[in-house]
Amino acid sequence: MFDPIPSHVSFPQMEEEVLAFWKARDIYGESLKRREGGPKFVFFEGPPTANGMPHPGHCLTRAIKDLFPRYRTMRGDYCRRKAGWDTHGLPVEVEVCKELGIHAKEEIEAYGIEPFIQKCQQSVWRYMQEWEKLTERIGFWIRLDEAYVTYHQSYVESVWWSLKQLFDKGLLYQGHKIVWWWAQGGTALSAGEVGQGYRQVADPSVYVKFPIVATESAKALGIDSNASLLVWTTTPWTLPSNQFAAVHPTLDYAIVRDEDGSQFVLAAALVPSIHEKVKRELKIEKLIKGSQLVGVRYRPPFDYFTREIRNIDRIVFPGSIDTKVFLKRLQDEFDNDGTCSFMVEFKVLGAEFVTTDSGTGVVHIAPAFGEVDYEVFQKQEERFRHVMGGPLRVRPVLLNTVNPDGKFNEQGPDFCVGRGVKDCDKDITRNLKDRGLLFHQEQYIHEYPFCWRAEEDPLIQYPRRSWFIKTSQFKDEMLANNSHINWLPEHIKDGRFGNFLETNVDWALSRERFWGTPLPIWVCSETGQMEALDSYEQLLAKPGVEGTEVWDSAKQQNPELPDDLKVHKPYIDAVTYDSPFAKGARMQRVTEVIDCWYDSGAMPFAQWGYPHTGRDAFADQFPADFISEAIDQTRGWFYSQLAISTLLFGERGTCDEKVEYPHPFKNCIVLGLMLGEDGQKMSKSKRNYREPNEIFVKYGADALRWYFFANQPPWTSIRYKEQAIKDSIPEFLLRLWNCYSFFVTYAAIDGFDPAARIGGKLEQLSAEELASASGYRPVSERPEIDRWILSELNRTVREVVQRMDAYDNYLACQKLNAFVDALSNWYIRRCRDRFWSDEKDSPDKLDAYFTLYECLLTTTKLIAPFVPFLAETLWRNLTKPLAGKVLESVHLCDYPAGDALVVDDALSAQMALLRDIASLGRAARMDAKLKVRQPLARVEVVLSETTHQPWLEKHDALLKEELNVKEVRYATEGKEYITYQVQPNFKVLGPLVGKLLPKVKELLGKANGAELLAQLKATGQIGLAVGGEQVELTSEHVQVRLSAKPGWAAAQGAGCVVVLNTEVTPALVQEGIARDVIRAVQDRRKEMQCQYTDRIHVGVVTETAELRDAITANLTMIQEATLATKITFEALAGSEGKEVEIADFAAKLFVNVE
RNA sequence: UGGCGCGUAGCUCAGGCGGUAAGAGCGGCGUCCUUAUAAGACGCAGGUCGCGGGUUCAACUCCCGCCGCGCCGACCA
Repeated sequence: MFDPIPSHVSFPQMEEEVLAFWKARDIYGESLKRREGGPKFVFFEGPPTANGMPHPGHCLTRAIKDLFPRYRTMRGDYCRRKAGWDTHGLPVEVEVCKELGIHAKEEIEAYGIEPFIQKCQQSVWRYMQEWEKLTERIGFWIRLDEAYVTYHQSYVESVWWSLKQLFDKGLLYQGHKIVWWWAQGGTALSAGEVGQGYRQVADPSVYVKFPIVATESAKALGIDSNASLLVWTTTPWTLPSNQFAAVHPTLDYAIVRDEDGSQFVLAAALVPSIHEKVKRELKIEKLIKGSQLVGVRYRPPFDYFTREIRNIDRIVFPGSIDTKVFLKRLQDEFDNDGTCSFMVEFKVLGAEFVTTDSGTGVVHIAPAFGEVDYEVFQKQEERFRHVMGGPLRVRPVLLNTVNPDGKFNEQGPDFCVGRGVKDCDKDITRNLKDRGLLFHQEQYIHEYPFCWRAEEDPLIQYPRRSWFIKTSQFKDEMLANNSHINWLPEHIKDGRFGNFLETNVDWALSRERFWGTPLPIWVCSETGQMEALDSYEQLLAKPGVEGTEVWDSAKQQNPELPDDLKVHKPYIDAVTYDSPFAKGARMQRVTEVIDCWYDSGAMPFAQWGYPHTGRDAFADQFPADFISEAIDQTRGWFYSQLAISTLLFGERGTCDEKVEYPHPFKNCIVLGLMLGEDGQKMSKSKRNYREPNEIFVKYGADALRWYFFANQPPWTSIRYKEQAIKDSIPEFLLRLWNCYSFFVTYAAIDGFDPAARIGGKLEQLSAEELASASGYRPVSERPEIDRWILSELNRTVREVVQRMDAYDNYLACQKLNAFVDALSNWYIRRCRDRFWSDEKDSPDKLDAYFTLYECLLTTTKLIAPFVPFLAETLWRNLTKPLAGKVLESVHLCDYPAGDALVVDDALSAQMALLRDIASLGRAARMDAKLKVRQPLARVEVVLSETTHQPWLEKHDALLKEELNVKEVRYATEGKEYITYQVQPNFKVLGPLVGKLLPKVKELLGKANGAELLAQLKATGQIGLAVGGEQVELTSEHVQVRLSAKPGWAAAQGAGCVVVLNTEVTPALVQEGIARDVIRAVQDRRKEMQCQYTDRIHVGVVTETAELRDAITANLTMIQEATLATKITFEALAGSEGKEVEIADFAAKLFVNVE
């Protein structure tokens, strides 16, 4: 038989037992084995970094990542789940630096790269155990023992392979990137670090004249020979590196005359504010569009850079020479090896980013020191490439007067050379003033980033050479690919993610760091020519390989070193080989490692070591059907995967394998951000959240999972509140548990034993299998309430499957919740006496058992993906009598499919109405202050819509019991206590009568509702004269609203009114008292912890004859309800009497167990 | 400063192709019910559906503007 249910259930303890069972029987492995050969469902694990403690946000991702694979597996799919760990990158290095108490790059180099990366490798696994524990404890089934690891050799080589594909196709190239540079520390900082260092400072704000070159076209615009562009900047130190001036093409610009006769060009909208600043008359002479200024040339404020370039005048100011001629002449000038460099001329460009919020509307562009500026420069590069019509043989030189140490170089102004840039601001300003180029100067207060470690060091934007992937060339493919992905929520597709793709720039891949996948590019020491390699083996096979001994000796010294390290810095850097490009030259690896986001984005193939190994696995497991991460991964893993996949496997991809869109994933749930108790970001220092472990110990993983799944759509930001997690226990888990407990308790009492009744072939105790049981009657032959709950069950199955197929766990949970509520609060409550009845094997009782049993079994399967622990516990015990014959775990079962034939929509509607009436009846009683215990003679029910009335009339018994009344009467005419209000059916009538609607409403409201209804009933329509028009309304055009007239104990609902007959006869009063006696005795039984089957003797000692009479009059009823074999009015020996109050009468109650 | 999202009850959040009594859960208060229930039922209080404008017979819902919050970015030339 079933195990008895403990009076108090501890979910955490129960879960531990389930975990032990899963482990002992390898249920996860078994669940996979059962689905081998089934349809594939591919899941990708976005690799977490295990070098920090897991927090509640990780619980959510891990829970949702478990839910859908579990569900699909039960639905019959074969879903491999390979774990993975992200192990490279700055976070790891920073952790190790913290541990070593160092910070700067040189310090790492001083410490030694070799010991440093060894530490990195070890640090990666520091919290591994915590992660694995969490993963297991929350019930996330994933193959941890088969996890891919991004630093493993096979993984690294797979990444190398992909990079080689890109390199060989020219998609991986070297270029410049503007980074936030800590000059004193000689390193770039990450965005996170930069964000920490913002401080408010006062910087100089200078308005500088850029004299315009008097060309013909400038004259044509009305610009004098002594005119200047008026340019604003807050970083005077960047002026020596000025290369362009930018204007907005569609803005109005003014040519103004200053009081001293000089002429300026600035944005028309800013003339007043400049006038305010200088208090001089600026007379607008002409308005032109920004686009007209494009191409105008100017003299830069400093020209020290020109020293390096010969004949600068010809280049800088080529006059009206045709561009092609100009370029030809350039080539003549510089051509030696077929390439040449030259200066891009100082001229005005059009740019959309120019605004008139501040400054002058003419923007100083120093491409070396600003990202936007640099983009302008790159566009110029593109333009020249276009002009030349071939490969880039002529390239603009990037002007940079500053060295990486933050000091001016020889190209800078004399008085600045060798000095820190920020220190020179003042002198530069003075120099401009001396040369008459300063128009105005003031202070500007703004936020500026400083080094978060050396707070006195301002950061500067600085160009560094680095490696890029030409993702921007694949923008359209990426967008097309994206359009096929099913994003949840939908708006991610064209919103955040789509926008991000639209503004795609080339992926800055390389990092001048240590612990990462080494960039697999080797450079010829002689020619600078490069080649990419795709494996260590390929490297070793190169002619004249040297340097492998560095690794060998390290390994010899420390045999513990994982072999995977040999493909890392510094070992890999030591390996060189003969150059195929120049005799006697050597090939040496570039020094950079790559962005760790590339690692994770390569995971769809790299997890298998593809293509060196795992070709079949990759072919089988690509693309993914489902992935999920939080929204912060939009530009992270979501992007890196899509970009890499599109570049490699897309239509224009570098690989032979072409995959149809979308790839690499088809469905993606983007989770919201998890917030702390206070709605703020979770923060360890604020302690505004509970540790996951605490939650597991107190409430269990199921409580947490259900809270995640059932309380909100997963993409909303979730508040991680302890109370809310706790609440999911009574709200769902415990309610279901109580239903289950009820069943088991009574099954034990009645000896309902499925093992004794069911034979034949069994597996998962589906409805079909149950049907073979002795005493099992077809659903159609069972009482209506059984048919109803089974209808609800099968409807729930259908809806849950629909929702889950659409990745909508939230609604699925709501449906499950509603079903369990119906089971608990209506089915079991209404059926209790069927389970109590003495006729053990009566068909009715067996029907009840089989019905409830099926409901519980099916529900258990339905909830299994959501709350796998509770489901397993229920399943194990509900199938215990059949152990060995049925599947030992619910997670091996098929997900219920539901039986459409059992769904009875009409019955559902009818029962809903009945429950509604019962609810209204109770409300009416409340209103009239009549306890439910007090029987009443009659209720009257008036329905506005009578379709279901005949059905309801057949179900009086239910209502009578629920409302404790002797009679239920459905009134057809309720005029005494009801008023009828006829209203337009707005939705129907609106489109028909339009503007007349308010008048129709008014007329109907004024009229006598009952009469209108009578008219409608008699003639089928209501005629109204509205605004001179005759409108005929049929029953479809109106809706009837009922309301109880005052003075009646009544309650009104949507479609009905329930009226109580409040007259209480002496017999009813006596029965009410008797019911109270029962309640008192039952209370006492519970206090005495009687068994449900214990027979008792009862003594009621009271001075009130009324009470005694009531008991005498209802003796049998009391005896039956309380299992009392004897009731007397005397004290009973052997027990203490208890003072009680029964229906306002004092009494002493004695109860003895027989 | 841009993009995206959000703003509905004390709290956490649903809902809506525009239709005229605005929903749930929790919390509070009150009443009732109980031989499954650390439960459950019923009720009460609590809402200018962020603000302003527009479209419409009808707007919480659609459109525009604004304000506030959050996230992701950018920028301070």
